[in-house]
Amino acid sequence: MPHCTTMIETLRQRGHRVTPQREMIIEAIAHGGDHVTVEDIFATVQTRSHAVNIATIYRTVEFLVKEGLVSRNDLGGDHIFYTTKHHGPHVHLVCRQCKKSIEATSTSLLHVSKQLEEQYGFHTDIDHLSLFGLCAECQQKHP
Amino acid sequence: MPHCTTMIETLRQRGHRVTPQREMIIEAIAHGGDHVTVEDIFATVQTRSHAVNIATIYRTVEFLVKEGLVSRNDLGGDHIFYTTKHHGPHVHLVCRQCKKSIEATSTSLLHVSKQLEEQYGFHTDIDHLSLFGLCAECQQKHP
DNA sequence: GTCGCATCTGCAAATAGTCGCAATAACAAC
DNA sequence: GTTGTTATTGCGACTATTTGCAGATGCGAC
Repeated sequence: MPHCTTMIETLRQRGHRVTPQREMIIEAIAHGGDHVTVEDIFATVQTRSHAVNIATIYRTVEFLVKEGLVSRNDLGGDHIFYTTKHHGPHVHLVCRQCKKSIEATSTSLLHVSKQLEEQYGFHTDIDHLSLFGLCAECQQKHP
Repeated sequence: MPHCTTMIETLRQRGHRVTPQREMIIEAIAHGGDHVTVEDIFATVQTRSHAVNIATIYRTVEFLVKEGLVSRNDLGGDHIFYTTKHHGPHVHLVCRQCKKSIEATSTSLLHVSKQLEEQYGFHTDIDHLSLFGLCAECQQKHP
């Protein structure tokens, strides 16, 4: 996992400890594709060791988000999904009715990002963000 | 509450039932300002009736979000906030490190919204959305 | 007004997520 | 390799949220 190695190296450089738990969790997220839940991560880690506590998963995931290595995606409520940031910038369009989500790209987002940076000094993580609304299908059903 | 009345009327028009619970919950959200949690709503409703169950609050809030009358804002995890949609379009810039959030406006967002509408037929709720990233302060601390 | 019925609510049990604290172990210094 | 320090983890208790189901009630039709 060259990608995992990078993340682990980043942690070490920032003075954080690299534990087997963290390694396994990072690999689980990196492998898990685009929509990994805490439950998924737990299941994956369990195949390697049963000695990892679920609380550790929650804490580590939260920690990785804070470090900016993993992005957290609330797609409406049922579950929260996590991904590493190596898929290129894209948007999740989440329908608030049917809860389905479409992956989209938008060049305009770069403008928004730039504008917010200039105006507020806020650096937006645009790799992976969610916008809520109504999908085409649900608009037709309930106009 | 003219605003509450509108929301209630909307529900009725759509064929949903208007119960005292729903009225009280809608008013609690409308009154509660910009950052109302389920707990807040529960507390407010309790001042009027102790006979309302917490499960009903959760279910009703979820229902109102689905109907598009209330927006749901996950500002990073600790709590989820709810608001009615009468504050005009604005953005929450949520720092993934310190979890503080800044309210911002961005004219570019209208472009994004329009672009997504044309390209995907997706109608974005831009009244109240959250973007994650790093605030100016945290960028300086950990460069 | 009252009837019928699908929706909505309350209750209680189940599940998911969080937190405090003591024990463990990563890593730097030697 | 050993030691010391302190971040990290596991555990168990706790709180928050969800769910199934039976009973209640809003609202349209009469």
